[in-house]
Amino acid sequence: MVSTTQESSEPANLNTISMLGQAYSLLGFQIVDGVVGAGFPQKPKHSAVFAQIDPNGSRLTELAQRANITPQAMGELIDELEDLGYVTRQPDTTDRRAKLIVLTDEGRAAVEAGRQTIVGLEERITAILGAKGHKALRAMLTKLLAEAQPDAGMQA
Amino acid sequence: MVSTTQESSEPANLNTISMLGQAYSLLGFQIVDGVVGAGFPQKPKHSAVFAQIDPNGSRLTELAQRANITPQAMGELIDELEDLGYVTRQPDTTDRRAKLIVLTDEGRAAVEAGRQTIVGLEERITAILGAKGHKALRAMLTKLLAEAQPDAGMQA
DNA sequence: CCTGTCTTTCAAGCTACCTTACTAGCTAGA
DNA sequence: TCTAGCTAGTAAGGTAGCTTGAAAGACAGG
Repeated sequence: MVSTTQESSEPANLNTISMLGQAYSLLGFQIVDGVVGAGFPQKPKHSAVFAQIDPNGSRLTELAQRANITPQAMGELIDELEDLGYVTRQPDTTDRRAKLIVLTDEGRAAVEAGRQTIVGLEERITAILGAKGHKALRAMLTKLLAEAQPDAGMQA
Repeated sequence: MVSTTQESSEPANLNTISMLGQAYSLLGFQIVDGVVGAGFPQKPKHSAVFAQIDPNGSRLTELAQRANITPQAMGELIDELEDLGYVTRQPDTTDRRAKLIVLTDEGRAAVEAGRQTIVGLEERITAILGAKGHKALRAMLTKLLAEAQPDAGMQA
């Protein structure tokens, strides 16, 4: 994208878009750090799986579609998560071609740790901006996401 | 990081951090699209150079440090930008080990196109959120960037 | 002038994707 | 019903974008 490296700590008076990127980068890394710090080693990209996986199990292609990557790439992610003991591949009884990717107990614990970390960070945002400020931020972001789509009539 | 793919358009009621990421992704791609659309082909990562380069020329190592990548990686970026005609390598008269990376006229035009695109997007944000809203958003992001650093006393 | 440090480049390797190609299993139409 | 075509997953190989390691040329201090 447009840089947004992790370090550098000087907020500098940048444009709004850079600031959004820096804020995301700053907080996003803290999610992974939090989960890893809680004793669940993983790579940042693994969160794409954890965020999408259904409690009852999901198919690989389904996860790939939701994460917007190819089934092959998702297959490798799943291989890694299987090695880490977070998921298993089980036969899908309704379709013998397919396998269900299901969370192990350890996997569920990792997801829960992620959820807790995010909750903690959200509370931190509230502490910094105030409850009203945080709510206003979310409202503005929602509005931006809805109305700043490239096809919604903008030209450079 | 934590996913944030470009497509998917459904805002869904996500956590604030995901929303920040999606907003950044949404707008960040529009910067590159705008510049490319203005007739200046480039890749997203090239903006890291354009954003950092000094009008009087910068050294490769200097650019690498600012972009937080290795000099080798920056060297490849510069190779590409040189092929595209946006920069040239000139000998640094004050240190014969070094070379100055300087913008060509085309490079300066590309930087200007980038600046214009960003200005346009900022205006669009203002149109969506209102001048007061946009200002409030920037203030909140500034506050977050200053106070949400990982070392500033937070634990998951 | 010799040693150590800097600037840049070459080489090799890694990661996270991709495309292409395949097998096994499902499904629908003649 | 059987066969043509689609889908789920896997395998092999390629590419982009970085990394570390090592080297050559250039500077600076003792």
